[in-house]
Amino acid sequence: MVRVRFAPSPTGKLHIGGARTALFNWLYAQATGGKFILRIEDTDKLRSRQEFVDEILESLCWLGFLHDEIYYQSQRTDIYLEYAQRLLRQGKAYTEKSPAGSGEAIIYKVVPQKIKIDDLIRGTIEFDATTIKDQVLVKSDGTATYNFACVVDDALLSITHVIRGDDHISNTPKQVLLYQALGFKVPAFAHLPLILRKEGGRLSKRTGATAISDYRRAGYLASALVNYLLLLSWSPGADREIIDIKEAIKLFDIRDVNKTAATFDLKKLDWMNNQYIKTSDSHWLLEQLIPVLKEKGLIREGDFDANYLLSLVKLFQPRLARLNDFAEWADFFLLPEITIDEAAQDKFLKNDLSREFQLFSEKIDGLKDFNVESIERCFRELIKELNIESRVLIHPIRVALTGKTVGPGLFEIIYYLGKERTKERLANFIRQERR
RNA sequence: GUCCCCAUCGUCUAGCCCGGUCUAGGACAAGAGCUUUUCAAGCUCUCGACACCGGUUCAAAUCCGGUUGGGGACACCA
Repeated sequence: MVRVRFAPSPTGKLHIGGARTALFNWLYAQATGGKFILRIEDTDKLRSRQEFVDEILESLCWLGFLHDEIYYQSQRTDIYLEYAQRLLRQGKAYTEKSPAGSGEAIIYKVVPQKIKIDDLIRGTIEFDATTIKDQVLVKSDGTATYNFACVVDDALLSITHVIRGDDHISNTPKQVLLYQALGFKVPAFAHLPLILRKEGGRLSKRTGATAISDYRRAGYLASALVNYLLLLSWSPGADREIIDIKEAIKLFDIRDVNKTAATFDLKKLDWMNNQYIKTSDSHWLLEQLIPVLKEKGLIREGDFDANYLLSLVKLFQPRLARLNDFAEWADFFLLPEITIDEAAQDKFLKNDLSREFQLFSEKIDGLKDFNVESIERCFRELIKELNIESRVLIHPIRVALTGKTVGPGLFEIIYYLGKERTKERLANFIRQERR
């Protein structure tokens, strides 16, 4: 039975790199019918915080990586101590007074030897133990170090495959030494390539808005983010990019993971997210959006037309890179007063179009069947009568109605805006004295 | 400094393991055009890579060695 683990330290939010590690562990467990274990590495009392534990748990849940078991290292201190004592008794470790003199650390004595690691992704990696310093197992404050707690836990929790970032490669020989000293079976290792920033260098907690919760808040869908992350070092082949997680589980093999570090490309994520938004159920998208719209003051609790909103979501769905952009792009449908983009006004409303707007307004008003087709028909009639090109009028009307130069088709905009609001907004640009 | 990892279009990748089917395929981005209803939507097209040097071989993106470049690790952090 395969048992893998994701072991984050709650010293920060779950970020892109961590999410990717969690993804491959979870995916491998699903693909092999194994267990996905979560271990909170909170041995650093100073930097570990409960709010980060909550945040990590919430993000993992949102991404869909549900764990089968969970452990907290802070609750397992006695276990680590017991094993450290054993190594001490066997003469494999020694104690040393801390520089501050406050306590005694337990240190493992490295025995010179060659260490071989068979990495599932990279093949054999060899190390010479003479380049490794003696390893602190228990700090003078009585808490276990990362490498020691990690080995004891992985062994005791029967972890069969340690799948983690590349940055842990140099920890691996140290850990193998400890497995051997403790008489534990050495698990299989798979070191994932790192995710790099566009500017070069690794993507980490310190390098910007990489927290999963930030992506969620910006309107990225979990499915799209997972799909994108998956593609960062694995490929389903056959030129496929959009892949359902269920299908990925069927095709996934840890051995097929790439060795090369990948650069995180937000533009491609945006494209991917749009692919998912396009094909998502509109009702579901609206459900996600309602809290956002409330927060932005675009709708009020218990005072909105869900069917109307649903139509708007459908209207914008094909062109949203981030779901939450809807709030900004569709605001003119929901606000009583619109803000006209200054550049748009200069470009399309600097000429006086009172007569044209007035005529169009009247035609709209006279429409018996008010629908997208009839609106277009009456617009086409008007430009024919005025003997002008449609673009001469179409862009100014869009700006007058929406305040923006881009958006869905004008006739759909008018239809969903309704007769009254269309007339009202056009009237704002009709100079009375000219009539 | 020491140790380790990596190397295909700007980016993500397919191909590499099992050399010939690769004048290297796809996607994102970019550029051009179409859509005369905009683009942040859609469609079409274009640009664009086997890091370098040797070796093995009839034949190398694919195998081997080196160079260069990039990355990571060297804590009583995790």
